Amino acid sequence: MAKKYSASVEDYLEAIANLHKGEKAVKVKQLSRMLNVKMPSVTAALQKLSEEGLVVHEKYGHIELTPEGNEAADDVIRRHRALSRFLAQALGIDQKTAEEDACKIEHVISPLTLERVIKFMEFVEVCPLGEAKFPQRYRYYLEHGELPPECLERRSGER
Amino acid sequence: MAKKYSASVEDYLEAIANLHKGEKAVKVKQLSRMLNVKMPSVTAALQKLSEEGLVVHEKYGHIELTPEGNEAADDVIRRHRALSRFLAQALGIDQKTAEEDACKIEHVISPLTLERVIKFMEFVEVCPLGEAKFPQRYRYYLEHGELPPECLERRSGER
DNA sequence: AATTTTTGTTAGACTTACCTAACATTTCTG
DNA sequence: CAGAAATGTTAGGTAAGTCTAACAAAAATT
Repeated sequence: MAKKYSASVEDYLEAIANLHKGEKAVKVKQLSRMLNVKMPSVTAALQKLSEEGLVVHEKYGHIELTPEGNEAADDVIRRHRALSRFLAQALGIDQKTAEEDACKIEHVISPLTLERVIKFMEFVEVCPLGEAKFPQRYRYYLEHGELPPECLERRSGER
Repeated sequence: MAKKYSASVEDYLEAIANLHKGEKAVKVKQLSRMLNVKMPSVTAALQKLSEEGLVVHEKYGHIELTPEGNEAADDVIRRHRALSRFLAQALGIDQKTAEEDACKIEHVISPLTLERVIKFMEFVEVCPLGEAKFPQRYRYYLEHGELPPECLERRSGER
C-alpha cells in the first residue's frame, strides 16, 4: 500500500497516466517533451520502471502502466489535484504557478498534510458563515493590500 | 539576489545557521547528527560550500557562514518558518509533522506561493470578522467531522 | 518499394550526494 | 603529558538520474 517512490519515478508515472487519457498510444517522445528530458533518459527510466513492475514497455512499443503503476499514478495525481486546487482557490495563486508548485510539493507532502489540505477545502466550501466568502475576501485583501470594507466597518472597538 | 541552491545545500546552510544561534562553535559532528548524515558527507559538503563562498571552514576548525551564506540561510529559515506556522496554525497540523513538511516544502515552494502563504496568515490574523475565528472553527470541523454549531444554525435556506 | 525523416535505443560519461573503511588530529582523562 | 576516546578527513565506491553521440528501427513520403 502506497510505497514510496522517488520524485522522478512519480513524475514519469503521472505523465504516463495523463497522456494515457488522450486517445493516442503513449510514446517516448511525448514523455520526453512533457518532462523536459531527452529521449535516452526516458528510455532508461522506462527500463527501470519495467523492472519494478510499474510499466509495460517492449522495445519500440507502446507504453502502459501495470495495475500497480496505475495505482501509484492515481495517488500522485490525487495529490497534485488537491494541491493545485488549494493553491489556486484558497491562496489565490494563478493557475500556472499553482500547477508548478503542486508538481513539486506533491512529491514531498505527508499524507496527513495532504488530508488536511483536502479537509480545508471541504470546510471552506461547506461552512455557510463568513467562511463561504472567505476566499473572496482574501482575494480583495490580496489585490488592495487592505481589508475589504465589510471587515473594516467592524474594526473599531475590537481587539 | 536569492540564487537557487540545491535542497541539500539549503539544508546545510539552514542547519549551520540554526546551530550558530547556540553558544558553542558549530562542529561537523553536530551537523552530521542534525542532518542524519555521516561525517564524511558533512566534510564533503563543507568543502563544496567553502568553494562556493557560502561557508568558512578550515580543516578541523570551526564552521561559519559567510555573509552570502548567511543571507541564503536566512532566506531558507524564513521560508521554513512561514510554512510551519501556516501548516500548524491554519491547517491544524501537529507541530512535528508541520516541521517535517516545512523542511521539504521549503526547498520547492515558489516565491509567489510563499508570499501568499504569509499573506494568508496576515489576513486571518487581521480580519476581524468570522475569519478571526476561522482557525478555531476549522479545528472543530477537524475534530468532530462536522461543522461547529454556529455554522449549522444558519445552514437551512442558504446555498 | 526505396529513401528520407522521425523516433527510439545503446553506450558511455558526468554530477550530486551519499556511504564505508582507513587514517589523522584534537580533546579528554588518568 | 601520554595514551585513549572522540572527532574529522581522505580515499574510493555506489546509486540515481541526467546528458551527448552514434546506431537502429519505424513511419512517412515520393
